[in-house]
Amino acid sequence: MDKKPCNSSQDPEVRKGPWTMEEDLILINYIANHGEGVWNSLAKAAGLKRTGKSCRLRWLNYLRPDVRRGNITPEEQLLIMELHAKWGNRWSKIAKHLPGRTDNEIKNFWRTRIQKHIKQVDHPHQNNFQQMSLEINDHHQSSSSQVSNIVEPMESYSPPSYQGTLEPFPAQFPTINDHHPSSCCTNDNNNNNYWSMEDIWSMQLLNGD
DNA sequence: AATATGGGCAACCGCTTCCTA
DNA sequence: CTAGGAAGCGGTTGCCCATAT
Repeated sequence: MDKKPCNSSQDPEVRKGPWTMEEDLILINYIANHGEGVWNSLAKAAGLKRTGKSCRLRWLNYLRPDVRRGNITPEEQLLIMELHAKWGNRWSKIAKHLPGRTDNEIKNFWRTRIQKHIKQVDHPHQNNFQQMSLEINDHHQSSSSQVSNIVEPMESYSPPSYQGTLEPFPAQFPTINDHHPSSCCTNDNNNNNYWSMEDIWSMQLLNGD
C-alpha cells in the first residue's frame, strides 16, 4: 500500500510511500542524538516531511538496532501459534514474547505463512489446529516445549495442542530474508533505497554518533 | 520470450487507549 | 471529570518479485 511515492495531493509537505535511504539516515541520526521523544515533534525537528506516525512505524519496525528480521525459527513459529491460540490477533502482545520481532512482522508472518498453511490443510470435519498439530507431531516427536503451558481456553476458538513439538513447517517455510530488500543492499533497482541495516548502522557510526 | 498469477511484506488508515493539563 | 493530543494497535492495501503457464 502506498508504495508509490505519492506526494499526496492534499498536503504536499507530507511524504508518503517507501522510505528512502536518506530519510532513514536522518531518522537514525536524529534518534541517536536526541532520543525518541514525541514523534510528531521529532519528525519536524529532524526535518523529515513525514508524519510522526510514519516515523514511529519506520523506526519500530525497521530501523531500531535491536530489531530482528527474517529467519523466524521453528521455536518462534511455534510460540507464535501458541500465543495466537491464546490471545488471537493481539500481535503486539505476541510480539512482546518474541524479542526483536515486531508486531507487523508477526502479523505478516501469520497471514502469509500460517494462515496459508491452515487453508491448505483445512478439512471440513477437523479442527485446523488439530490438523496442524498432527502434522507437527509427525515431524517432531521429541523436544520439550514449555510454551504449550501458556495455552489457556479462549472464547473465540479452541486452542491447538502443540505440545512437544518444534519446527512446525520446515519444508514449507523458506527464510524470509532471502530476498528481502533490506538485506540485500541492491541499489541497482529504480528505488535505490534498498540496503542492509548493517550498512545503515555502520554509516551512522561513521557519522560519529 | 512474454504474460499472468500469487506470495511476501512495507507502509498507510482508522479506531482505540492512554496520558496530561 | 473532561477534552485534546499522542501513541498503540489491528486491518488493509498495493507494489515488487518469483514462479507458472
